[in-house]
Amino acid sequence: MLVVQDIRDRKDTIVESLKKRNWSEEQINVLDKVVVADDKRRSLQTENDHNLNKVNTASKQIGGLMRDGKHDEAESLKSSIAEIKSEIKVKEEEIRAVKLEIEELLLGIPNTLHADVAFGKGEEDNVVVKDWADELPNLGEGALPHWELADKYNLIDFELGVKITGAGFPVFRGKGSKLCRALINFFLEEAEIAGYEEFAPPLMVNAESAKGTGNLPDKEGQMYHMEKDGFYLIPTAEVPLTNIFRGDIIKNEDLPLKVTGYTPCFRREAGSYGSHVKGLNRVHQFDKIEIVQIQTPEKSYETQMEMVAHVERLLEKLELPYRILRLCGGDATFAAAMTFDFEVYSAAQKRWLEVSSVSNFETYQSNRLKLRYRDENGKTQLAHTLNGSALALARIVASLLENHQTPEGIKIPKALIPYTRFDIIN
RNA sequence: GGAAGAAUGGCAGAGCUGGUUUAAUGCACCGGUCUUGAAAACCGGCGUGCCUUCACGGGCACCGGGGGUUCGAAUCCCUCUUCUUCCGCCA
Repeated sequence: MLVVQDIRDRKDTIVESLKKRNWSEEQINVLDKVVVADDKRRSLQTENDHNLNKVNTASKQIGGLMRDGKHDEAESLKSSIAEIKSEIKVKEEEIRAVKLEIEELLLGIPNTLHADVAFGKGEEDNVVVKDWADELPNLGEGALPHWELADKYNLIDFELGVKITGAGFPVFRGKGSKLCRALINFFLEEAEIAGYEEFAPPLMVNAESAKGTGNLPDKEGQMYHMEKDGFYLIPTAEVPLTNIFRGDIIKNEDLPLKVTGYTPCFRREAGSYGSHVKGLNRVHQFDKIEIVQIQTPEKSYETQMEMVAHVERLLEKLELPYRILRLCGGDATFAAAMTFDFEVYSAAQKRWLEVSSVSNFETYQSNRLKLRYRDENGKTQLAHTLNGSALALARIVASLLENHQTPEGIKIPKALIPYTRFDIIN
């Protein structure tokens, strides 16, 4: 959520950003509406504080008069502030209403994009910041997509998932299941080496947490909701991991905070159908290791590049052909100021699969989370939050199977063998 | 699931028969005096948010969350949440 003061201070920048997100002039007018509503809020606040001060002063006087036994004077003072009291009641209701109005307007405004983010309509305009330097692998005619490989080697049973739960809930078995377990351990240990503290958070969160990271109300339809208890199944570990710090004021010297965690992720994926969701390309439940950092505004972009480098290292160790994109305005996530997407080339499907997304949210999440730090002058400031997948299992499994298939079987990359304790699936 | 008790500023801990408490006191922390330096001692500072002011400053709100009673609530009432203890049930 944007900070109202920012809209006052750097409106031009925000307008520019909204244009990058292809907002119309009319939509951009919401900024003025916010400022108008906030002006109203301020004047109401001033008037109300003034009234409260009168009542407070009178109450103290009444206390004194009562002690002195001057009951008549006390009574007349009481009746003299009755009118102010009812005025306070009205004003407080108005303040409540205008605050709600401001929040609703703000919730509809996406984060302000970093100046380096390009204009663009959609996916096709994303900027490739690092392309795969070598020739893309060509596996020839016999190459199989991962769902056929999964079937051939008895790694994943999609039908069984349908029986137990429904479509989009694959069941891993045998070496398929072991491969998942190995990847989880590999990713967690790599994160630990990179200085992240590991957490095993709850898989359900309350509404307050979902709101903190911006999943509510923006993406309500994407989450599974337990109505009876008011909980949401997490769509990513980002939600519980970032909410660890909700409401905190962190000491400057403790930054950056680096946390990681493995969790299953649950997504309703309402409205996605067709061939591009086949196999593991898009599922309702998948495993993911997330990395999260809390950082100062001065260093957050440096940190984002560090996280990008971490993900790169993982993909290199898994020996997968990848490229890095900087999302353009038209494709950028609502809450992010800048996002890098990682895509792995699937030689069998002959397409790029998104496997990671590393975002800097600047203060967009921390404003809702009330996550602050104390700067070198002792002043509290909103911290910057960042997160990235490192990495998401289902699609990594898909690309591992497809890219490392040979006539003899699927070769396990060297870095992973200590975790799988087998070097080939055949 | 039932019963009782509790929730106060970074921590500990008063206040809880409603009005000089503007939340005492201690510890921690920061600055200063003293000291070659440090410790000790002493002095001062020490929460968050909002409104207002060019500024100095002033005002308002916050004692787990929400609501109520009252001229006035940390203090009384209702409600929710969490914790502790006990009982029941159960991996």
